[in-house]
Amino acid sequence: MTAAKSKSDLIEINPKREQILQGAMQVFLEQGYAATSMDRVAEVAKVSKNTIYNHFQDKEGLFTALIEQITTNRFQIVFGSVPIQGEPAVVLRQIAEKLLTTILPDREYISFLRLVIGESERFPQLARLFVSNLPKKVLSILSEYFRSHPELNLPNPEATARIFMGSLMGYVVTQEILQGKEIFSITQEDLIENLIILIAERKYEQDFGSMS
Amino acid sequence: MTAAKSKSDLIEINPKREQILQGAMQVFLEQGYAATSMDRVAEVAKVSKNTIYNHFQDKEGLFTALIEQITTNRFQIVFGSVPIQGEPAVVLRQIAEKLLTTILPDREYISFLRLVIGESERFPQLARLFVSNLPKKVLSILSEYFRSHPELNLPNPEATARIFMGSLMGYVVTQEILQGKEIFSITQEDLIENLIILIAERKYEQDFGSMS
DNA sequence: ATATTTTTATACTATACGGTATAGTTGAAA
DNA sequence: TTTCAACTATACCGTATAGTATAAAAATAT
Repeated sequence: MTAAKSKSDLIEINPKREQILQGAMQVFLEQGYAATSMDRVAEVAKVSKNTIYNHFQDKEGLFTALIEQITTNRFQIVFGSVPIQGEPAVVLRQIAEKLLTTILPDREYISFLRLVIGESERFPQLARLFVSNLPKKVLSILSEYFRSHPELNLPNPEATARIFMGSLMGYVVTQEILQGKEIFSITQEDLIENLIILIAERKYEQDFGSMS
Repeated sequence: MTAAKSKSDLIEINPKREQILQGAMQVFLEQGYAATSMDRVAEVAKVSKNTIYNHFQDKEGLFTALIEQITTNRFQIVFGSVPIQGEPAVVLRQIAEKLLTTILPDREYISFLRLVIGESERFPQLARLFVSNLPKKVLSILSEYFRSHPELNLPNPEATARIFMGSLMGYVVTQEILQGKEIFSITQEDLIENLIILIAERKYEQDFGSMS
């Protein structure tokens, strides 16, 4: 860990480390933090336990590194490319569909969300990292878009973005995490359709007197 | 009911059992399921460990009974009385405010939500019980109300109710559970205000052609 | 080939866990 | 006063845990 090796010093990916993280992902996402044993991680990662402690300080360090990796990596996948111009109805649909069709069928990501929420008391910094990497960025994109489209007559672009974002998140939580699929019947398409109607297809009477 | 005792036969509350549940609540809500030890519960409940196993079959049984109790009890508190008639803007505001001002400041309930979500893989029936007791009921009330107010011109009352409910739930999750209070600045009032604007203060052009 | 680092297998320590057993204590009903 | 059910305190069992130690083996570099 001294003189620079031939490969890039910082971005060098350590394959053993990745192997461990891959195993850790399977176990942590399935069992949660407390119920996961390091022996089990070693077994799934096909690595000796000592090797784990060679790459990570302790269980907390492994867990933290894992969640940080998923948080930042998966965000790229979800939001690598979303075109952000055009008709409001089209743009909003694209954003919502991109989010839902990426997240909803991905059992691994659903488990990740459950884990981040479930461990948000013990690991608040991981919760904040996630919030800054997904909801906050979506919110920024939406707010900016709403602000640049005054013809939508949205008195508060940020709050409207929050409603858009929040209803998508609420949908994911109740439908996939809280096992609400059999309880609620509404489809992804209906949700998006009506979000667009509410936000982008409002036809305001142009004059209104007071507004808080 | 058979031979009636002096007290109501069914609702008879066992004080020792309640004492155990009270202690279990403190520990489970703070530590999660796996990280909670029965010794700790006994200590906090000021009860011997044998007494716990005298009233509950095992750790799972205690946890299940606890979550079931909170789910059904707290729901009464949140929705004991919500008047459901009047101006849409007024009714929607009342429902949203009732929900948010009841849940947001209640650290115990926030922890309960975190726990139900976090353990929804291991205890899916508890997740479904919660969904049926809170989001589903709110959704039913809202859908019914929207359906009975055609002047709101909502093409899909159920989806609109879902948006309303979902954005409130998303707000609770990001703001309180995921520690987003310092990251997001939007207030509860702005959220409610704009929800009402989007839903209840739409002025539609009366004719529109197709609708999915 | 030799030296060095990394990984493995295995065993180990100290602690903690869920759950049970036992023997004694309380308290109220009969 | 006797009886009986509930409760307590304590110890115990078997198992599992996070993390360390050690020595051999495998991979890597010089």
